[in-house]
Amino acid sequence: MEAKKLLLQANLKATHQRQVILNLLLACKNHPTVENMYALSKKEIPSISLATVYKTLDSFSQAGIINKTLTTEGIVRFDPNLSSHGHIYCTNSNEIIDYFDNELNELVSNFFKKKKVKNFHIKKISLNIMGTKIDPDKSMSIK
Amino acid sequence: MEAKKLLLQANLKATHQRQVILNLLLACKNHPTVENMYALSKKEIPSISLATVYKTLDSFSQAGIINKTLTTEGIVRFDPNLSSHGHIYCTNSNEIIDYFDNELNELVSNFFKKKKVKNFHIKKISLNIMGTKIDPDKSMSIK
DNA sequence: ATCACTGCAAATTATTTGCATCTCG
DNA sequence: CGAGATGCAAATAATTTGCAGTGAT
Repeated sequence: MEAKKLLLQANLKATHQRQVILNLLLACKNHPTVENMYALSKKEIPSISLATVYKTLDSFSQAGIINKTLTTEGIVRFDPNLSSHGHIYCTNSNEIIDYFDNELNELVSNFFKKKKVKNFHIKKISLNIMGTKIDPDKSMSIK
Repeated sequence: MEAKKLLLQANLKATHQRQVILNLLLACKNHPTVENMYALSKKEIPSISLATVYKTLDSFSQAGIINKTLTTEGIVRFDPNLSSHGHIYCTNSNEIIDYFDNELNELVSNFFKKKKVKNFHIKKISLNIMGTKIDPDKSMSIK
């Protein structure tokens, strides 16, 4: 039970609903919304309430187990991928894919080592690439 | 009347409320919320309705006159600065300042010239730096 | 004159909260 | 056992919509 361990490490009570939600999140390869997670978890726990899903996702992102992101359209989504990465949004289809490139990470973090932001402690840098798909039926991808 | 010209260029009818809102936006050095703009415009047009402000800001961002941004907390804000720039968010105070650096822009755009994103047409790249202020009474700034 | 824009109020949607009950540790 | 989590329903917040009247081109 991977999820249980993660929860305890984060000082969260490992309730059934939390374990189910976390397992679903870890299996997710996309960036689910609250409603997505509600629908998914309802399959396993039909009695789960939407408020619990809200509270749970919130406590997960508080604890740093997942990240909260927002699309340009203002839709709240959750990102189970914690490693430093960017996002590619298609502003037509609202698709999001993760973007990860070591070279870019180096580039940006080196840059900010030189250029200091004054009176500010940087916690996270995120790069968002917005645009549109050329062939709407295929998905976008990184070379 | 700078605003009027901009509106006509964007194929939007130059109504009084739109001109007032756009002028306020152009004078703004920060990233106002809908409510901010409602309060400001109400000073000049006491009868203006909140729905109009919503619709107006929406049509402006549709037309590309301003940009819609979102804080990590999900607050919708508008950014009258259209040139390519990033944002520095303080996750405690919800302050946002623009971040612009030519060197960084070069760095990132060169990077994406090499690394192609397949089946995707990039429209905008935005870099968001999240963190906290060290001295909460002062503002953050870039060296 | 036409068609888009405005303002109002009502509707919708998203999210939060209070509280009684239950569960993990 | 006790702190903290859950589920429900109700509350709040944010945004949108329909529509009649108004105004810009």
